[in-house]
Order: sequence, then C-alpha cells, then structure tokens
Amino acid sequence: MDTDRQTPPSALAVEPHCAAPRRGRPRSEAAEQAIFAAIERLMMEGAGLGDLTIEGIAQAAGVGKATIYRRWPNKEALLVDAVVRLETPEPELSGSSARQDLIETLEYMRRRGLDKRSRWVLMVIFHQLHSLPELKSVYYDRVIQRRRQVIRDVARRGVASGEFRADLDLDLLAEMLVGAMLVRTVLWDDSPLDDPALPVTMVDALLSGLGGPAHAAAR
Amino acid sequence: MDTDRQTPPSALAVEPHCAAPRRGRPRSEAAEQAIFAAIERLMMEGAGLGDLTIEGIAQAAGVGKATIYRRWPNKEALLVDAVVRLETPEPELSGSSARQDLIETLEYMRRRGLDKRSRWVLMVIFHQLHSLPELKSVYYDRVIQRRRQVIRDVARRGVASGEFRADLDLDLLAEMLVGAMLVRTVLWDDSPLDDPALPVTMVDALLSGLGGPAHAAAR
DNA sequence: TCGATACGAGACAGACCCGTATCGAATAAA
DNA sequence: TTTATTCGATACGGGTCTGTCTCGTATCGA
Repeated sequence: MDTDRQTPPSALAVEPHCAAPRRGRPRSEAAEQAIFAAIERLMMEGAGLGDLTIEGIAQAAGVGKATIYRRWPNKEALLVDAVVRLETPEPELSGSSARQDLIETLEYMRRRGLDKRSRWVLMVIFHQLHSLPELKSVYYDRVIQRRRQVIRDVARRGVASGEFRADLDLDLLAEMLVGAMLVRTVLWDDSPLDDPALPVTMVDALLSGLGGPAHAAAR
Repeated sequence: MDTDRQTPPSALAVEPHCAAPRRGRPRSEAAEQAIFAAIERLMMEGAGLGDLTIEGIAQAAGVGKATIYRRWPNKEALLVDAVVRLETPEPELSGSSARQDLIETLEYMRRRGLDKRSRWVLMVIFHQLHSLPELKSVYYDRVIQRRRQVIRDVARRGVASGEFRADLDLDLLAEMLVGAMLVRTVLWDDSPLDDPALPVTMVDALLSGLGGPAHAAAR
C-alpha cells in the first residue's frame, strides 16, 4: 500500500520534515516537473481551470494518475500549487519617490499582463476563482492583500513627504490604479498594454488630475 | 413529436415571427416565468453559474426538463437569456455637467453593486465568463461596450466644455473610474459600497488630482 | 369530436470526471 | 537478497450532468 500521508512537493500542503529518508524507491523529481510543465502547456493551449482534469494532466505529463494523487490529496491542492508556482517575484521598489514607486508597481503589473503565463494566471484567478475556495483564499492572502499593502505603504510615504495630498484616501488610490490596470489586463481585450508609458500616464493623471480650466474655476 | 424548431421566449435566439398560430395547446407563459424565477431564486441562494443545472432549474421551477428544452436549444442559451433579462436599465444622465454625469454613472454602478441580483450577475459574469463564450460575447456587446461608450461621450463633452483637460485620454478616464468601482464590487470583499459619497469622492479625486504640495512644486 | 401540441414527470443513454485500487516493473535502503 | 516504495498504466465504483425520449394528461384549433 502507499495510501499513507502525502508529501506534497511545494508550497501549500503539509510537507512534514521528510527528515526520515524512507526505504523504498524515492519519488521522481522529474515526474513533478513533468506535471507542472504539462499544466503550463495545457494552459498555454487555451485551457481554463475547469478544463484541466487530473486525467488530462496525467496524460499530458506522461504520468500515472496515482503519481499525482501520491503528491496531492486532490485536484484543488494541485492547482493551488501550480498557480502559486507561476507567481513572479515582487518588484524591488527604488524608493526614490512615491510617484516613482507607484509607476514601478504599475509597470510590474503591465509586464505581467503582457507575459502570457502571468496573464493566464490572472484570467483564471479572476474568472474562475469562485469554484476553488481554497485557491481563492490562498491567492488573496499571498498575492492580492500583499500588493494592496505595498501600494498603501507607498501612499503613506507619499503623504508624509508632501507628494500626495494630506487627506489622501489610501485605499482609493490603490483601487483606482490597480483597477485601471486590471481592467486592461483581464477585462477589455482591446485596451492594449503595449504602451510602455502607460504607468506614467496613469499615475500622473491621478496625481495631477484630469480637470480642465472650467473645473479648476468651479472649485 | 415536438422536436421541431424552438421558439425561444426572449432576446437572444431566433423567435421567427410566430405569425402562424399553431394548432395544438399553446405554450404556457407561466412556465417561462417560473423558469426565470427559479433561476433567480437559485442565484439568490448562492449558486454560481456552474451550480445551475437544467435538472435543478426544472425542479425548482416545478417544470419538466422537456419544457425547458422546448424553448432553448441548450443550457447556455437559457443562461444567456436569464442574465440579459436581469440587466437593469441604463440611467438617464442629467447632463448638467460632465462631472455630474460621471458621478451619476458611478452612482448607478454603486447601486448595482449593492443590489444582490445585479451583484450576482456581475460576479458571475466576471468569474465564469470564460466557460460560456456565447454569453460572454452577448454581454460584451450589449452591456460593457455600451457603457464604455457612455463614459466616452460624457468625457468628450467635458473636454469640449473645458471641464476636463484638453489632452484627456478618454479611455483612461473610463478605465480608472470603472476599474475602481469594479474592484470594489467584484474583487475585494472588504471595500464596501455603502458610502453614498463614493462616486463624488472618486470623480473629484480624478479631476482635482491626488498630488500634494511637493508634487505640484515638482511639476 | 379529433388531431396536434404542450404539460409535468421521469427513464434513459452517453459522456465525463474524481479518487481508489491493482498490476508488473523499477529502484532504493537494509 | 529482501523489503519497501514509486513508477506508468489502467480498471473500477460512484457520482453528475446533458439532451432525448416516452409516458399519461391537459388544452387548443378545426
């Protein structure tokens, strides 16, 4: 029998100290790589989260289903690991100014939207998150909340330095910038991300304001 | 047999001039209402689009499956009609000023986000759109593109009147406002829509700008 | 009245998928 | 060599859903 505890390969699940080098044949590292590579390949071929089946993944990876279920307790755990694994590292913010940091954050989002793999993750996350509550909560805690916090911190520094208005609503700033970028990435297929000046345009629009002379006069 | 052409009740499908009042028993209007009502009820009970099954809908409506398939050729066509049917009418814009029109548009979105039925539609659309390509394209053409156009038109008038900057990027304005609202509605559960001043805050933030004295000095 | 159609109910086939179990072969430690 | 574990492959049970079809009944035009 091999129906004992799983030893999941990566982030989420238990992975309890495999300190005891067990006796039998060791798990194949290549199998794991093949599984992740197969998921990635299926994704690139246009599959959604719902189209990914354990059987399909196993076949694409040239792997038996048991090899998957020996590592993950169920489909959702596998997909959580697969998605988390695709996350790219956060950008290092230069800190030269709050405006510059916001621009760099948006530039990071823009590049993610241009990268096919990252784009797929975003699309999947936003379009099918509901069906996998575990994946949803993990992604929220690990990615979304963290990035919101980054923007909030930047905004706080900007307020302290006088770059931003003293009465700035931190969440509002984050929402307008992130929202605009997400709309382009996830929602509207015809709003391109190609323009490298996009982050600068967005941040400066929000900082300088879009009101014209009539609006300034009316204040 | 009654496997002839369907006569779908509402928007999407063919509905070809039922000019010939056919001979047998007429279709029950009550059945259609019951079907739509059942979908709505299931939605309110928390079901996602993927949880809606023809069998479940039929049972909840007290209707036979054949009664559904007599009207719609498949599940997707039914759901398209059901979602389109839930769309609330566009708001009448007062036109007193471009700023006011933007505020009214956002206020409409805010109210939609607070209404449970509309919120469900939005969540479903954004989280599960991929799996129903027909629904996706219908919703894009009927709703999303139209609303984008409304904001673009308002922005154009604002530029003409001098309320907005002459070099305004119309799409950028729409994206930042709509994106911010959508983020609150669909994405972040903890950003409430309760504040009635939200639309004013957002529009004025974007028009007046969020930059502080240091930013103004640096320009 | 009679034929045609719709009704609710449900059986049915076909497909799909998950998660488990089993197979012989392979690969490690003891 | 022996024992334990993994490997890929595949069969299996159990479940779900779609879409078609068949009941007996109800309601219409002719």
